[in-house]
Amino acid sequence: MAKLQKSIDKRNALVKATIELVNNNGFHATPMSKIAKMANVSPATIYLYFENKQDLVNQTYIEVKSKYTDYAFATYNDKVSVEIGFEVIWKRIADFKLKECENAMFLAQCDNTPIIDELSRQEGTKHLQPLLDLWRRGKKEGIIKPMSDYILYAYAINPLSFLIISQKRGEFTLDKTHIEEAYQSAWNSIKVCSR
Amino acid sequence: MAKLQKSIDKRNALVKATIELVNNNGFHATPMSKIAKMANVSPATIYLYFENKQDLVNQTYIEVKSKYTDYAFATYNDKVSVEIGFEVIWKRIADFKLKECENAMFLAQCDNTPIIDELSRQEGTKHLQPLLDLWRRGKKEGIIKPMSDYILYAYAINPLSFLIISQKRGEFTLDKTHIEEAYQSAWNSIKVCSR
Amino acid sequence: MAKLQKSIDKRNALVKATIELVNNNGFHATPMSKIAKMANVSPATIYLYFENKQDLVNQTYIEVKSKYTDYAFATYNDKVSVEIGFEVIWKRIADFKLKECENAMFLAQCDNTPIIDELSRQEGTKHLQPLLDLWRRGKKEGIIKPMSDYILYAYAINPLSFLIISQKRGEFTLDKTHIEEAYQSAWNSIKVCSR
Amino acid sequence: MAKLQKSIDKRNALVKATIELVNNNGFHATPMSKIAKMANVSPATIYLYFENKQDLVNQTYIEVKSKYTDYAFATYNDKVSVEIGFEVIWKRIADFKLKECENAMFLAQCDNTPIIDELSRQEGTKHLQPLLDLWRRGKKEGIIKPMSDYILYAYAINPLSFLIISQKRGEFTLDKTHIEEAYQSAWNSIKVCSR
DNA sequence: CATGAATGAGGATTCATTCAT
DNA sequence: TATGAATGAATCCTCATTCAT
Repeated sequence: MAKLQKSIDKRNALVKATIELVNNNGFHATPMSKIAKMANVSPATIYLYFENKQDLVNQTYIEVKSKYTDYAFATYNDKVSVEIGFEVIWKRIADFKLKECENAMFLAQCDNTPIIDELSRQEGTKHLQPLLDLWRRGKKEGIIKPMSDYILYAYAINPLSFLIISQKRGEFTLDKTHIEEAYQSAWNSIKVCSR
Repeated sequence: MAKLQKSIDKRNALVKATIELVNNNGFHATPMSKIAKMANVSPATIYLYFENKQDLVNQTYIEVKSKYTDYAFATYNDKVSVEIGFEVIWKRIADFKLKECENAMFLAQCDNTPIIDELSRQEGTKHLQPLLDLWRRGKKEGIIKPMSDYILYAYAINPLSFLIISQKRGEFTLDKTHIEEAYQSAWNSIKVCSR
Repeated sequence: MAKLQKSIDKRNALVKATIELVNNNGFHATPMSKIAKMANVSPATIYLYFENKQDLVNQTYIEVKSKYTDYAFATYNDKVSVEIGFEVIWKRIADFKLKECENAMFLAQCDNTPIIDELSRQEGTKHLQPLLDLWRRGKKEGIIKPMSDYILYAYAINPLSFLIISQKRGEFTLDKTHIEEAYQSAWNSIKVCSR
Repeated sequence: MAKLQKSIDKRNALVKATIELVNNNGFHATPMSKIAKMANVSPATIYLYFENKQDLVNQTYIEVKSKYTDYAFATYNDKVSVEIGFEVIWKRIADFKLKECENAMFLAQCDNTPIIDELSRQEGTKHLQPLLDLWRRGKKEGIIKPMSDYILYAYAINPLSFLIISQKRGEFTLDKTHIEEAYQSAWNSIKVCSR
């Protein structure tokens, strides 16, 4: 309760402010001073928690990516069938992107932009392993097309980012039905077409 | 043949420099002075062709988007069947993204980022109409799933952006086989599953 | 006359302001903004002429050191006897330090402080060669004590810096008589004592 | 034996750290935080021992200057002849500058720079009295030239600072022989030339 | 007495933009 | 038209100093 340590609350507030401001204004147009103001700290305080602006964004990215993968796999266990497993993970991811819209937007922006250090990006990608394992199993069992993981991700997972961004822009609203449609599209794009 | 007062070459050089620099460094980290240097003009000269930095990026976006849609529909005619029509357009888009990698990357970055004015974004989207028309027809004919155009785009077209970016990062290389696989995934994700 | 080039006047004003402010306030306590103000330019303008603060000080040092050595050797020719040669040079140096008091002070501060890059310091020292040559001749002829040039400089030349600083502090005033006394001390400290 | 409330050890550590850091990096480039770190205390602790940064440097200066003069006159008694007296003091000073190189460097930097308050500088100079007294006696006896004490100091004592700095820079190494040569130069520069 | 956290004020530097030529 | 020089307004970041514990 006492304030003897660097407060994790302040760190969290900074990360949150970074996400919100970068989402709304872009990395350019997000000065440290604004981040500080939104987090209710002095600009100088940021540097107690982060080395510099780059570090702040890198760490924010890693943290959000980690939250994302944690959420994605929280209810998954690898004993279930490939199809069920995929559906479980996919729906969790969709859920995350809907409920944690700000986080999802932030990841989308970072992943399509050279604002994150190569190293941090790799760090963020590590935790996707369970999905890749599932796909490996699916390929072996002849259920999932024997394609590169990049193509699988591009079609099965990434489209959600596009939809989230479109929704944030107000062009479109994602509802339950859309999610179900999207899931079918995702699954159809990667499953082996039975004959 | 007559020499225009403002040299189109200089304008083009500026647009090209903008694309290259924004691709490699991000919008932040792309100062006007660097753009000028890369285009071999004085910083002041930029302002003869563009109102300000925002205008430069907006116009660059519109121009590239226009080049993209022109290329996409160049060989398409709406008399062909929906499936053929989709394949023609899809393959042209894939072709563009592969051959005009820099342009494609630039669009991907702009589309996932708040660096383009809302107005310019809409302007850029207009020319996608033939594809939307094709999808309308496809839905009417029961060939394409009756889903929002946003979902169709998310699954049929957008995944290519992810793949191009991954390729640019050197994580992955797109070859002919991948393109064919991707096409199948795209089509499977939007076509009505016959039984 | 036209203002097409980077104006040498502005550069000179910046160098002059740097000298004056560093003399009066020290390198710490001399912000770029003050230098700019004193030179009647915008802070940003400094960076058209110098890479950064360090470069500004380095170049200022080299320039002043160069003025110093140029002045020192302007009336010297190496055909005269060692004693006469030394007197000519010494008196010119004394003259410089008296007349160009600000410059002399600046050198003294730089030479006793780690504010100048090693490289620039070496660059500044190069032009002292004629004096070192004279001493070499003097040693060969048995007129000057066979000591390290550092010791010779410490006793023959460097004391003037101390006197200039004391004068600037108002503790002491250097007049013609003092200069003559100082010269005698300088010469006595390095000449071979006849018996 | 009684434990003082404020630990003299901490104070000493702070003074020592100040000297070392100012010597190596200059007064600019010596933040309080670095001083604290090198002294193994918290930045806040500095303010228990010193009013502010200026006070820390002032006190450090006075302390070092005092150590210097104490050492200089420790073996001197004013009953000996002027020449012997001078030699005794000079050699002690040389000894100090060689053995307490860091301290000597610090003084040199302070004495050529506006980083010390006028008042503290005067305070530091006070204790030089025995040397000035010796010189007064020497002048009266016709052994030392009837020159200003500033000139005497400039030629007899100050050159050692130049040599120490040169040595610290690695340009030159002071050994026993050099010291003896320097002493002769010092003495020759201030003694009345007998004929 | 001692401290780690916190900060306001300020410093170096950059940059979009303008101006004189 | 074209430009190099110039700049005010930010921006990132540092630092001497204070405060709550």
